Amino acid sequence: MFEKVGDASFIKGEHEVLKFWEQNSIFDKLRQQNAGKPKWNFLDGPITANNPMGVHHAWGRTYKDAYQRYYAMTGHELRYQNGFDCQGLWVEVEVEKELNLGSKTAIAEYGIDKFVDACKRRVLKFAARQTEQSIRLGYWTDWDDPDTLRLLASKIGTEEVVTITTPSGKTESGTASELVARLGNAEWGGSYFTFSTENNETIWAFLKKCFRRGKIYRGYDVMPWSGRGGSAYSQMEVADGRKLTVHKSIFVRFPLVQNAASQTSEVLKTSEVSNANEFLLVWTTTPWTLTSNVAAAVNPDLDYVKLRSKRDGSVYYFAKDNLEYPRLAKEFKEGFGRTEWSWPTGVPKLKSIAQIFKEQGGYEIEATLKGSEMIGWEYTGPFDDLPAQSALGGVPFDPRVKDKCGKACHRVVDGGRDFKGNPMVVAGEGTGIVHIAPGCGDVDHTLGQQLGIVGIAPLGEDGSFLDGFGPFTGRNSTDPATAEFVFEQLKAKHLLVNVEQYPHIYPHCWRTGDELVFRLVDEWFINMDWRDEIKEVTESIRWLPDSVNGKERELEWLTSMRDWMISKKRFWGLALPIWVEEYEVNGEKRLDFEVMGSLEELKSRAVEGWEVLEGHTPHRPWIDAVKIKNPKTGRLMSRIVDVGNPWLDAGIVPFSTTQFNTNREAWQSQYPLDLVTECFPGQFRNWFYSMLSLATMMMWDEVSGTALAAGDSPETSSPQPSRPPAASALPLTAEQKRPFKTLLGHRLVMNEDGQPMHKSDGTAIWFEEAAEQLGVDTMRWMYLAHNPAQDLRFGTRHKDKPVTIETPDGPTDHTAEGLPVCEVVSKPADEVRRQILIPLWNSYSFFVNYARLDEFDPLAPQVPVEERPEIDRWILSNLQALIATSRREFENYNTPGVCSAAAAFIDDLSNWYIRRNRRRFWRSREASDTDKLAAYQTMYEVLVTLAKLLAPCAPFVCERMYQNLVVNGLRTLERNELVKWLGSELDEQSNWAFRLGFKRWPEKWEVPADNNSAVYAFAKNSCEDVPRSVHLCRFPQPDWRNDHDDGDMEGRPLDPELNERMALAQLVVKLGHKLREEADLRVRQPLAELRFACSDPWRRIAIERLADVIEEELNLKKLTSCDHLDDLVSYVYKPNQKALGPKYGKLLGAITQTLAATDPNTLAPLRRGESVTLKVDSGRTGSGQESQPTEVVLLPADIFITTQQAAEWISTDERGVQIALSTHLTPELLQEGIARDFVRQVQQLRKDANLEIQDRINVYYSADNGDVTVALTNWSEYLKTETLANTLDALNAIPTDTKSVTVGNAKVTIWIEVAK
RNA sequence: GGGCGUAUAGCUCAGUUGGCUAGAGCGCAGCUCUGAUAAAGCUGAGGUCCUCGGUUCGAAUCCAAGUACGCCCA
Repeated sequence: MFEKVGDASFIKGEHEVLKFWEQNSIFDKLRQQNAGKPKWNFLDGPITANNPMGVHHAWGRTYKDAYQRYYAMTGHELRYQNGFDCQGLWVEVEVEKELNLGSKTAIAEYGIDKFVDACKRRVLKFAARQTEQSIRLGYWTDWDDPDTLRLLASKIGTEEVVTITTPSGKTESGTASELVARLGNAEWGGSYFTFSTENNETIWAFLKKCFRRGKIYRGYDVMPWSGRGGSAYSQMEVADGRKLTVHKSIFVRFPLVQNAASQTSEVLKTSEVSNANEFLLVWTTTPWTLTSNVAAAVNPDLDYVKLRSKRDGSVYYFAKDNLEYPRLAKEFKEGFGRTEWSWPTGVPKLKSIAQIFKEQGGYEIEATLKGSEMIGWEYTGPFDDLPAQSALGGVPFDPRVKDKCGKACHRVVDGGRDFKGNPMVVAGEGTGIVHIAPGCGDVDHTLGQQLGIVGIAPLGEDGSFLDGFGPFTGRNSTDPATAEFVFEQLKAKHLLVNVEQYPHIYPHCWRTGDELVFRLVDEWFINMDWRDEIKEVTESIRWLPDSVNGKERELEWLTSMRDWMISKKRFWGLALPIWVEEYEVNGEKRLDFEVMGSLEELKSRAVEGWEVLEGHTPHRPWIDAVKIKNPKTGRLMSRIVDVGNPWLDAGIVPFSTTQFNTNREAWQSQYPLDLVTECFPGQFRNWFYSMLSLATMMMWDEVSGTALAAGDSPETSSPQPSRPPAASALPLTAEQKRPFKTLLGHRLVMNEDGQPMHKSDGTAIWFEEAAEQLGVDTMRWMYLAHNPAQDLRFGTRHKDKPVTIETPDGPTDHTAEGLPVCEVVSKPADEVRRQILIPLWNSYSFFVNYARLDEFDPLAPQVPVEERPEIDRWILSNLQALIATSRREFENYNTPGVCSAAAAFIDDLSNWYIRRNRRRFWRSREASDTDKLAAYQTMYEVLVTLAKLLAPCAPFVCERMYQNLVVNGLRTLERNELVKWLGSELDEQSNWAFRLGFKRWPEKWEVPADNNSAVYAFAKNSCEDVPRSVHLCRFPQPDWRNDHDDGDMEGRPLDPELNERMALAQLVVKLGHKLREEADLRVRQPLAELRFACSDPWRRIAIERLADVIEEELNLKKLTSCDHLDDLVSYVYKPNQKALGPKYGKLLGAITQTLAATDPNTLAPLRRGESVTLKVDSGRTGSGQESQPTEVVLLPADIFITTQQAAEWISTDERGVQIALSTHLTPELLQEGIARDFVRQVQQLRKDANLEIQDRINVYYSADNGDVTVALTNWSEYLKTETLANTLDALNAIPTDTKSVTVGNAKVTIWIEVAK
């Protein structure tokens, strides 16, 4: 029998459910149940195991869990693997902080091995933490035991042998390092870790393929560089660290070499030319780069001016449009595009160039010329005295330009165009003459390469000037004092024109916050000239949601991206498997390198150092010891010290986690994966990009027939039989290469105002803060119902309001990291709870609490659906629609569709079905009351089905409903009976059978000698398999009578007509409520009659059939169907444009006018379904003559009829239904209204007294109003029945502490006592 | 500068192939109901559908231009 249902207590309930799942191994049972079924493969994007989860992580994880639960309930075998991202700078940064190491040298001194072990420890620690958080969210996957992870973390770096039990149940021993390197392998189960040897080695295989295709190269490029981090940043990382910064920018002048101008410019030849004192005007925000200036670029098509300063007669050249250009005028007013990027206070508005020269004594424009005329002019650089400017071949030496030096290259050059064809030099900011330092900027570097001029790279690894830069040597490039020093020098040389404060968005190191500089570096790259192959793969993937245009965004990135920099000069990460030897032959530098594709290959090639690596993971520092022999020279090759870009780690997982290297058949059954879902901003150039690239390359030399068959039938997810190699192996199609079939992206979690939440300012909400205050079912629903294409405005963390939360381990006011737990307010969560979860719970509790009283038996024979009342069939029909919608939307990966349909259903259930049927549940028990039984059975089916339908979305509350409705509900024996019969207490298994009322008969039980016992008979007769958890149930199927695979297809099909009829009834009720409102007539006051008219005969009959529903809901004595309401109302006729437009075209305007002017009586036949002919004057024709009136035949369908006025009665209309409500109140009606008021007040008193719903009472009242007394006397029997009163008496002796209440228009004092 | 996207009620957003009086939730105001009580329902106020053209009998919807904002790229 059901247990009584009290308050929802959602959060407490969630903890109970978690315990239930764990104690009963429900997840394991689900996996067993689905083993061998068709596969559905989800691929988890690895979460960085570096910090605890916030609410922003929970969105994606809710998707991941909900879709996996859905596919499990629809009978699929799933991979169930979570992933942790483990390697890379993110972790290093935090470990550096933990260990208080400030720099790369400090780490080297500390010991790379110890440092790497510390990184592993941190990853394991937070993997354990995130695992626990995910479990709290209800995320079901093959989790490692968090305690095992913590044990491994504590033993990392020791030689101690540790024994662990893997998630799959195996017992394994080894050092922590050995075990950790194998985490997540297919035999052990559990989450994958990107630091695993398998993951790293699979990347090696990828890089080997790149190498075989000749795509790996060492390049010199100017990259953003962090001086403190000692590392270059890739294009991807830079975008994450942009900040608004104020730099000192300067206008500086480069003296032109005498006669240079007049030599080339046609314009200047003919004008009065002064050969002295002519300058290029140049502007820069990075003054330190002037030391390394080599050239000055112009746009040949742009107009330039020759300006003479009146102060000293100097002449300046710069772009004409820049003279008056309002520099950063928009930014001054509106900021730089983000709220935190408003114009910095204290920074003055920028001056235009004209203004600068005016302030310096005025100017005049002497001539205008094209940029093309300036190309080739020679100038003198600002720091030509530095030795570096005279170094042949530049700095560092480049043999291709060994005869040139920096200062010999100083010329005006064409800035050229970018890859899209846009000019690199444009008017606007600056001067239209761009200072080019090929060693200090990426554009400069590219241009320098094109022009064949030398480069001067001034900075060392720490961001300071190298030798050869005179007084600059040793100075740090980002130090403001260095800029000041540049200004001093320029001033002394009379080259400084103006210094100003210049705010702009500048890249910063996202970890230290330091400014990045552009530095010439040698890094390793993958040549991405095979981007078209990746694009094809991209095209073959389904990108959701549609509105985000993910495919286009990815393709755009693939078009514009540059070669992929994969190296980083750091410690913790993938050891790039590149071995090199650098040497000189005849003074020429040579670089030989090889890429190892596996550890096995490395071992076979290793000539020394293998013993150092043995027993360790292939990480620094151990792998650095291994040397191989260079076959060309016979000398040793060493590994480059760089570690890999972490996106390689995440990009390889479609292969490394699917046994690509170890078990091709297992891999084939999973590839391509069905779904990937991740928060998308940024991932188009990160994870999505890396997966697409790596998959394309991995599949490059695979062939169909031998390689895979999965792509052959992309629509099915069943395992493919392995096939013999095809006779003719074909190259793979993009569809076969793609790593996954569908990608579902979602946007970001924001605060209440739509602004990002930051850890640093205390606005970021930690997962448990939200979970234990809002409830995770609530959060999950909020995530699942939200449009993934839009940011989710989660709510606000009040950092000044600490709170204490309940956890399974007791109350706490801080997180595991020691941060205070603060109040979290979330409007959308409150809305979900109020609109979805509470109505659902209330519906459930209403049902259970009455079903208990009536001892409703779910196993009682079903009242045939056809025999149930219309309203029962209506809600069941709606349920069918909901089942179909839910399945469709889950399979479209559109949970908002599921949630909105479910929300509408729950609203119908609670605000229509239950409200309309309450009285059926209240009736006293009678065995023959099949109507009541039908109500119970209907609601039981609705609630059980709902629990299953919503189980993927709100797994906790659905489990609680299911446990009570199904598990408890089917239990028909009392526990003590069973204990008596067994003669012992119940063990776990028999306890379960007991809860099922013996629905599952355990084999091991011995049949008692007295097998005639009633208990045994019952158990034997009802041997049926009832799943133990809602999550072990099949997802409901439409039109199936029940949930079992018994082939019973007898349907309960959707009845759209019934749904339409009920919608009409709801419409009439809504209109009736509106009229009552207008006439100020409360619903408790019965009214005599409601009349309605409707020209559509079907709808008229529909309303008639539901008259009882409408009468009861609106408290009416009579509902009358009428042909027309002519004597009560008047009508307005409006054209149906959709019908008339196509028929009459231009005449429509005239018809509308004519219709408005026509006597309504003429149009009356339309209401009877007849047509009417109108003469319509179509106005003037083109020739200006009066046209002949046109005869227009109007059909009823051409016209909308609405009600306008009411006489005596009140009336309204909507969607072609007109109603009129009688407002006339007879004494009888008034009396009944008084009686209903009285009942209501008594019920309130019952509630105030906390009476049980079945308690009987005595009622007393005192009224000095005659009408009330008469009414109560006349209605006394009714009153007693309604309030379960034995007596109803008028008394004058009013007890104290009673209040008088309003009944009708009178004041009455009522009090009650419990009947003896 | 280029590409993509967005612009509808105070706020957050729907609005399907052009067609009825442009909708929902929240908020606000009022009312009702309560034998579901952490309830619930109803009604109301509130809109130049960013602007200006064009196509059409008819445009929030399609086309063009512009404005503003967002994202990406440079």
